[in-house]
Amino acid sequence: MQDLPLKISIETNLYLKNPESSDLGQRIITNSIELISDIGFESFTFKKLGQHISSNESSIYRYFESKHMLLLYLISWYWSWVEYRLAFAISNISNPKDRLQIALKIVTKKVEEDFAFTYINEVKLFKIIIDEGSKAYYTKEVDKENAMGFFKPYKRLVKRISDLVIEVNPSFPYPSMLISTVIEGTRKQRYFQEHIPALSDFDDQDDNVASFFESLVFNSLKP
Amino acid sequence: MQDLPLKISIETNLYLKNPESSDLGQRIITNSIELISDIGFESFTFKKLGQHISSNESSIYRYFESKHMLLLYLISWYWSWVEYRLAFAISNISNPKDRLQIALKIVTKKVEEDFAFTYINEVKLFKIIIDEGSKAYYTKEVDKENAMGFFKPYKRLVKRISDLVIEVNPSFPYPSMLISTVIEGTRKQRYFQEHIPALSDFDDQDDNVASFFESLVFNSLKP
DNA sequence: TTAATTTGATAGTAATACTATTAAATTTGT
DNA sequence: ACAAATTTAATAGTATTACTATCAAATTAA
Repeated sequence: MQDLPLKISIETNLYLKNPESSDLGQRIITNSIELISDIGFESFTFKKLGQHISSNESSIYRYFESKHMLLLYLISWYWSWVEYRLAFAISNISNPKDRLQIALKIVTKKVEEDFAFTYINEVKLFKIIIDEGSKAYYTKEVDKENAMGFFKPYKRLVKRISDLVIEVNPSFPYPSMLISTVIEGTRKQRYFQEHIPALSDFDDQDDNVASFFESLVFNSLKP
Repeated sequence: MQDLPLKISIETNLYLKNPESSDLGQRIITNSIELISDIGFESFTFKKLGQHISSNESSIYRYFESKHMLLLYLISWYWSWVEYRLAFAISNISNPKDRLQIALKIVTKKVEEDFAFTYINEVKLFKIIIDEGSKAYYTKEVDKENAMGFFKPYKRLVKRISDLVIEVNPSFPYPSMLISTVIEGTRKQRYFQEHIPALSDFDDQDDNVASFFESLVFNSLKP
């Protein structure tokens, strides 16, 4: 995919200084994705990132208050990007089932292609979403951070797809529960298939996660 | 529920010295559950626990190598306890659908009653499972720890219920994926309903999580 | 009742997650 | 082109964490 003249806009409270606004800021984003996907979020520190980009710890702190805020930034970017791809993919499709089916593919299929979107490697970011994504909200500050709008892109995505569920079956009582279960479940099954395979049903011939969740949804929505 | 003459046996590699074997060990378990469910796993330290039980940090380190190992111990205990309740609940029930339905209730319903099982408060432990459970395996050491058998009780539980799925529908291709999605999904929906309600469908009249997942399963298993 | 084991108290270490300060480098405005 | 403003780099420092080590005191077991 070629470079698009599109900007993903991120909640300004997530950063102290917009990383898009400078070369150093962009290097922080590019290389934090690289480093976190490589060594994991716990082992990741601003000091290591500084060494990685030949810059200084204290300079990174001028962009992000903490590594937790940086993670929230990356995750917000990811879900906003998915939301954008979703809107694009279902525009001009009118049949509700088709619309939902396309939406589900977008949230359940692996990201394997680098979309060359500015300075962000989506394949590595996808790995972060799978390995570290839940660390964004399993914290003592979750209520405060939710109130501050830090999870908005994710909630917006769930809402959008829930609306598609309702288009297919207007009387279905749990659209958000269904969709957040699908998105979270997909991430978790991918993690289990790689690390605790007994908890899933791995098939080396074929990626069965997406098809499992697709049938889960459509079986639930049958009248 | 009254005290039962039953012991939950835990993988010996999880501890340095069996906490069941001494008064101090039992106080460590009882009060770590108390303290973790109260202040959260990140804020929890062995130093604070020591103060809480008027004992010493270094003494606690003689029982558990790290707070991570202690968490694994508590989680192993929890799933072993659920497994035990499951075996009890479905014995003497022969109809496969009934068996599966009972099993699902056991893993999806809230634990609201303290079973007075020795020195463990199951209600507080349940809160830890919901709030902190996934921290057990979202680590860099997951593969090694899985190989060492640290997640066995959970895997055994998923296997048992997957077998019930197969009893109901022998041709269903994803029994483990279905059941781990249900168990993980239940935990997550309970967390979302409390902290990020937009991601779920909260109903203050009624606990809809269990019924959502029950219908999810049975709709998936229809021939 | 002595020996072995367990526990408690204290001290110490390396790493983490920052904050503060100041100088150097770069960018911007005119 | 040059001074002023801003950004970045370098260094130092702090409180906390997650431990380890040592040794004395208390408890338990032979």
